[in-house]
Parts: sequence; C-alpha cells; structure tokens
Amino acid sequence: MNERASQIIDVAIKMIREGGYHSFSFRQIATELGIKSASIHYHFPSKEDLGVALTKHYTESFLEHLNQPSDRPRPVDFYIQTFQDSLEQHDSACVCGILAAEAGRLPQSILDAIADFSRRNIEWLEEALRLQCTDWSEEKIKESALSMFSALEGGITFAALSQQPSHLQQVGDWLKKLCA
Amino acid sequence: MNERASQIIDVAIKMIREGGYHSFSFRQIATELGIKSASIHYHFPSKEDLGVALTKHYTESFLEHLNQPSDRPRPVDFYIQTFQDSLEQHDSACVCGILAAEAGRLPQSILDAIADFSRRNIEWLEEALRLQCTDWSEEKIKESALSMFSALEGGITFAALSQQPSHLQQVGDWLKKLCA
DNA sequence: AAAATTATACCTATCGGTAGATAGCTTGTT
DNA sequence: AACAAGCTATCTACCGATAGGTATAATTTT
Repeated sequence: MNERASQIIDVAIKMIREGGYHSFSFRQIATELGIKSASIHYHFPSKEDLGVALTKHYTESFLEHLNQPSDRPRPVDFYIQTFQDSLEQHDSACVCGILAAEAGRLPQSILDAIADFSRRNIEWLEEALRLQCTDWSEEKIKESALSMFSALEGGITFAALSQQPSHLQQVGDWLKKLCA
Repeated sequence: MNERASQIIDVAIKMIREGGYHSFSFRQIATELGIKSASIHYHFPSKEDLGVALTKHYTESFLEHLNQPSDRPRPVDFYIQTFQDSLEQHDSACVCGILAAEAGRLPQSILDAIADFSRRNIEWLEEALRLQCTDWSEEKIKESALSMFSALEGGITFAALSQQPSHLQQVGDWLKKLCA
C-alpha cells in the first residue's frame, strides 16, 4: 500500500464517520487531497474496492491497537476504554457500526469485511473475559462477549448522535460492574 | 395525515430499512406507489420534512405497541421481545438505529426526532425496570435502562447485518438473566 | 553508457444516470 | 369558485466510471 492509497483511505474513513458510505465521493476525497477524482480510480478501481480496503484497514488498525488480551492487566476494561477513546478522538460512532447500519445497500464484499470485524472483536472479548472473569462458564463468556460488543456499538452510536460521551461512559461503567 | 401521506411514509420506512436515509428517493417511492415524484413534494415539501414525519411516526408506533410498562407482567422481557419480533418481521435493524448511524449527514431536525426516540425508549425501560427489579437502586435502574437499550440497538444492527437472528437472541437472553 | 521500453501517477474531458426541487397545468370534489 | 391531488417538463447539481493523454521515474535492452 503506497502513500497516496493510504491517504485516500484515511480521508474516506473520516468522511464515513461524518455520514456513512454514501456520504463520501471520489470527488470530495480528490478535492481534499488536491488531485482529481479519476486518479482515485487508479488506486481503487471502484468504490466497492475502496470500501473493502478501508474496512479491512480499519479492522487491522483496531485489532492492532487492542493487541493480545493477555498483554493487558484488565483486558475487558481496556476494551471498553478503547471505545470511549475512539468517541472522544473522532466524535463519531464506530466505522463498522456505521457501515453495518447501511447493510441493505452495501456490496456483499463489504458486508463480509464488516462481519469479519465483529467476529474478531467478539473473539478478542471472549479471550479477555476468560482471563478477567476466571470463574465464568464458557457459555456465559460467549454470550457476554457478543452482548458487550453489541452494547458498546449501540452505545457509541447513540452517544455520537446526541453528542453525549456520558451515554457511552454509563454503558462502560455498567459493563465493568458486571465483570467486577 | 391522509391516506397517501401515510403510504409515502410506509414506503420510505421500508426503504430506510433496506439502506438508510440516503437510500430512498422521491422517484423510487413514487414508482412504488404508481404516482410521480413531484406529487410527493405536495405532501412533504422537502426530503427533510418527510424524514422528520417518518421518524416521529415510527416513534409513536413503537411506543404505542409497547403500551404502558405497568400493563405487562414482565415489561423488560416484553421490551426485549419487541426487538426480536421486529428483526424477524422486517429482517432489518431499528429504523432509528439506522438513522443514528448516519447522524453526520442528517438535518438537525431529524437528529432531534431520533434523540426523542431514544430518550422515550430509555424512559420506558427505566419504568419497566422499576416494576420488574424492585430491589434495584434508582442509579442502577437508570444506568441499566440506557445500557440495555444500547445493547439491543447494537445487537439488532449486527444481527441484521449477518442475517443471524440468534445474535440478537443471545443478547436478549443475556439481558433477561441480568434482571432475573 | 545510451537508448528504448515500461510502469507509475496523475491529468482533461466526458459519459449516462440519478438526485431533490420547482413552475405551471389538469383534473375531480366540494 | 376554491381547493386538493395529481400531472408534465425541466432545472441544477452531483454521482461513479471510463477513455485517452502526459510527464516522470525506473527498468531493460542494445
């Protein structure tokens, strides 16, 4: 991935944060980068290609930041903090949560990439719960990982909507108490 | 609200379910109803007007269906069931959840209507928790209502994305156990 | 080393399509 | 006569995508 392709992805992600997949255009990205829209087609032949690339890139960055659950003292708390930091930093919901809400109008290849994001996040949380809540059953761990992920995705979406980080903060506090 | 305006709202909501606010057009709605797009402007001068009307209508329907928490034997369980029924019936996420994810590109008037939906849902859940979990503190009730709403919104979004109702089912089961 | 070739990264110009919106006309009902 | 509810026709703006051209840098051939 060269420098320009990377810039294009960064700008596209920023625009998705502001209004979803259908809110960014090749023209807008090009203008922001000082090039022409046709040049973006050189790096990403179609909008679908860019969408897939950007979703995969976002997933990798997200998981890279999380690192291994075993490297964190309280991995579940760290996971929750990651959502809160993301809201604070970007003042928006999760990119994959935004895309997921547009599911019906997205190409299958992008849906697959989003599903991969959620699957890997839930797997990470499962491992985190195994480490942090050692007395929980495997069934409880699986159900909790999926539910906590859902709560954080829903929480960050509505917190961003109403511009109230405290909304997500409360969800986070509530989740932490559950595995205290 | 006359018959035609009501039909327009119904079709618009159906299309939002399939891909969000920017996925429906006056032309598509008109085609489906066998009229011309200009005629929709007669009932709703602008797309923003239609968006606000549809969000308010959705909110009223939703709360009307919920009725008063005190009329239900286990109101929290009933609330959870409502999300599961909605997913099953429409094979999509919550209309306001979908709209919330597009926040950055929606007119403020629509954002306000969505925020009203979430506020009233959370208030309903608070009352439900007061009735169903009589030994909980008021603080725990408030935090739980907000978090449960978030979990269901996130849950239904990702369940719809991956076409797996079991995803939402697991979230629901998990929530029910928490106030058993 | 010099010349020829190829690849990279952009460009201009344009395509067909769709968006929301408007002006002004025609019905049908009251 | 007045109004509601539709119509045709058209506007400007933007969309993703493509064709074909250009300048530069890297690579290969001679």
